[in-house]
Amino acid sequence: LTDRSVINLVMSPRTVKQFETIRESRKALIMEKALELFVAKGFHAASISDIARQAGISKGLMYNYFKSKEVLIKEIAVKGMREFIDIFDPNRDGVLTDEEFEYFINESFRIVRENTNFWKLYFTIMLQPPVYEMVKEEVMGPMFELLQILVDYYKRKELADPGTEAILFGALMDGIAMNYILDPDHFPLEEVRKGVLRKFSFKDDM
Amino acid sequence: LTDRSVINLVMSPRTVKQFETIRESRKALIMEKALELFVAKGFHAASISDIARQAGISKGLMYNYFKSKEVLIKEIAVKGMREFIDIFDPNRDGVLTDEEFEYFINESFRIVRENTNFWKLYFTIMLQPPVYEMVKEEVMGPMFELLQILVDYYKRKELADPGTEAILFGALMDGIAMNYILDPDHFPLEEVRKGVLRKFSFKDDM
Amino acid sequence: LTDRSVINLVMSPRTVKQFETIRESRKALIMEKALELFVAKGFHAASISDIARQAGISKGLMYNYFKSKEVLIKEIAVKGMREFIDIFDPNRDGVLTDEEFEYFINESFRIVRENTNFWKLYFTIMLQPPVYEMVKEEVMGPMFELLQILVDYYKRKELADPGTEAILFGALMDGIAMNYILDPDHFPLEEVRKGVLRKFSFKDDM
Amino acid sequence: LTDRSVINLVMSPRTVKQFETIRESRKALIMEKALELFVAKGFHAASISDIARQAGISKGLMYNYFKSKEVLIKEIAVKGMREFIDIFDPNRDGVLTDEEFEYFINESFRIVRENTNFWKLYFTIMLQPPVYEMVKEEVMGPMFELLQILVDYYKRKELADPGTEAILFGALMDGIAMNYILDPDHFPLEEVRKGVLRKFSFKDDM
DNA sequence: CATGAATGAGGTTTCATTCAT
DNA sequence: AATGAATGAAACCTCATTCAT
Repeated sequence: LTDRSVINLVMSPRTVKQFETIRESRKALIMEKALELFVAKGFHAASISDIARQAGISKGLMYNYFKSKEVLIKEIAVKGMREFIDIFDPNRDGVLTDEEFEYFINESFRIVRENTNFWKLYFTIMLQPPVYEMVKEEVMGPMFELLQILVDYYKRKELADPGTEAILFGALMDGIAMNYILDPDHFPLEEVRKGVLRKFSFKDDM
Repeated sequence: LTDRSVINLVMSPRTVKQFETIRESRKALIMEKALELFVAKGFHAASISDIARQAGISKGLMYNYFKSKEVLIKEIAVKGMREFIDIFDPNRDGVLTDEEFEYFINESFRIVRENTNFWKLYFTIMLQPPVYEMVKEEVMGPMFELLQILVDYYKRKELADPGTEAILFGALMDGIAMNYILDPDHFPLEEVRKGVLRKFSFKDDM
Repeated sequence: LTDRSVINLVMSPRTVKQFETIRESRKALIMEKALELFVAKGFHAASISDIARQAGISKGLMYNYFKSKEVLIKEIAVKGMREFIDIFDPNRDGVLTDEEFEYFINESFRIVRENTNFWKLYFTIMLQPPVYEMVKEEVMGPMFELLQILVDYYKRKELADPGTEAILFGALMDGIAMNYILDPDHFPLEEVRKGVLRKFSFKDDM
Repeated sequence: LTDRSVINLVMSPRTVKQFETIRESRKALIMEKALELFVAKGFHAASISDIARQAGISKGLMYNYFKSKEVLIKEIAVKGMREFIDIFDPNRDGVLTDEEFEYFINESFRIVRENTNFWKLYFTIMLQPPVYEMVKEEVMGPMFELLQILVDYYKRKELADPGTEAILFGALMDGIAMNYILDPDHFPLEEVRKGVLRKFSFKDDM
């Protein structure tokens, strides 16, 4: 007699809400374990069996939560991007102040450090055309918006070529993230963060 | 006059040289097609059958030339890295002048533009731990050397933190390469090259 | 009353026990068919496809039960040896009486007659070094023990050279088994059994 | 310029006989190497490539000497059996004297010791029905003759059941050979030979 | 006679997905 | 909701044999 069966027998039946909570938390668990395995072994090499085992459920049940492997990676990608977007430009007014720009830099470093796995997946996805196709729309829209905000920022700074400037900055951040992700234990993330602020932030103090 | 040519008056077997020629050209063809497919579909998703079909040969023959898929990608990686290393720092003295640094920047842009596929594979490999493991030694040695040369360069410039400076520059170049590779048709490579020279080259004129 | 049976009123999933039953019977079936094919065609020539076809299942399912062909033959070998060991020397005191010796001879003949296939596999395995290596430990330990018991028996009989005597007897039994196995329909097993008792048993009557 | 080409140029052309000699010795070499590999890896696992490499010739040339792998093993088996038959009962009168019987025993031990590989192959072949079928006629005829001669011998000795007696003796010799072959380094062949003479020879002295 | 490139069938194995219970 | 048995397509790889030279 398991915990749950005791509950079933002696308590009132679970409400729809309770079931949904269980469902959501299990879904999150699956996505978490899937992410780990995707980055550790690659999308193809990480099997549904692996993921199910890591999540402590049966293969069959997996398909109750994600109707295919493709849907699974898609949802992971979307979730990760949404979290990233939410953090950036929190007031959503589309205008970047110097403080917000510095905040953005610092937050980006924090996010990369704290979600290494997701960002590793992100780059992997970007580089695999068929996987990229699955996820394209969900991921690229927000990224373009972000770039646009940056361009506006540089425009207000009256830089000669704000478009190129924004691309350069974006590429730099991508490159840093990628290098950190490849070898988190040896990459001097904190030093690099300071270096970026020194060279790219417009705030006086630091 | 070989033994064989004396004995076989009617129909000479292929000479060793002929065999070598066949092998070399077949090998090059396979590697070329394999590279295309690896970047188009990813290492796992590109099957030996695919590659064989693209190269116009039978599956079995693939294994006459590369005894496993792993060996195949390894050889492709080594070849690409070798070409890259050969181009960079041609006089090989390990010391970078301002002119050489600018030359390096320009060459890097050229190489990325002309070997898009290889560099796409390069990033893909980096991000797939099991594939990375296959290729690690062949690829990382040269890269580390390069970084060291850069650090020495910045040291001579008496920058405050030459190590971080070198990493930042490397990350920027990686990021640019990656962004270009993801969408070569829309990325303004030439503008970006000029931007990099403007911000990072120490040569006076430009 | 399990958790599951409460929750699922309409269609219960299989119980653990049901799954186990399925697994056991399938496994036994596969092993039986595999044994037949291994002896009929040899280990290498008997393909997984063959075995699956004979067992009436898909190739893929084979690997749900035995994770490789090697594991399959190993399990068959262990099972066969265990049955043989269990039958021999039932009281397990390691000391052979004259009656037990005669019993051993008779049982050996019976076992060979009734498990022709297994013993054919046994000899086949012994003679294929790579296959033998797979199975070595599981099979040789018990066999050596048996020989030792025989040596002790001959020692107590005060024979001049009990070691050689035991080897001779063992070789004879092996030779008989092999000859019977090669052509069960024509080999006069019963006559030979009597001949062995006549020449090798120490019991007075027969 | 190889040895052979020198010969070709300066000496008179090889006679048909010389060519045949070369052919024969090469054939023998192939058979020898093939035998080694068949016993080391089994018939299926030993590839034509392996054998060709060991014999120092090309795969293609192999087929000039043996038109298939099947023919190759057949010829090896036939050759080995012929050598065995030639040694036994040299005067071929079909009647065994006591001296000849003892000679036969001793020779059998010698042959097994000196042609371990062939006898290993012999047993392997016997136990693999499809391979056995290839070789059946060539091998079984002589063996049956031999058994007949032994039966006659035991008849003249006026034993109760000469047929069974002959089978027992044959099985013993087979069993000894098999046990020796399985572990030549540890099997006490010489002791066993003496034991066999002691128990089975009718010659007085020894 | 001699080579090794080339083929194609078939081998073992993996895995996303479906399905009966 | 939950299980794992079951499938089938497709993956990597091997190898006897053929063939052009």
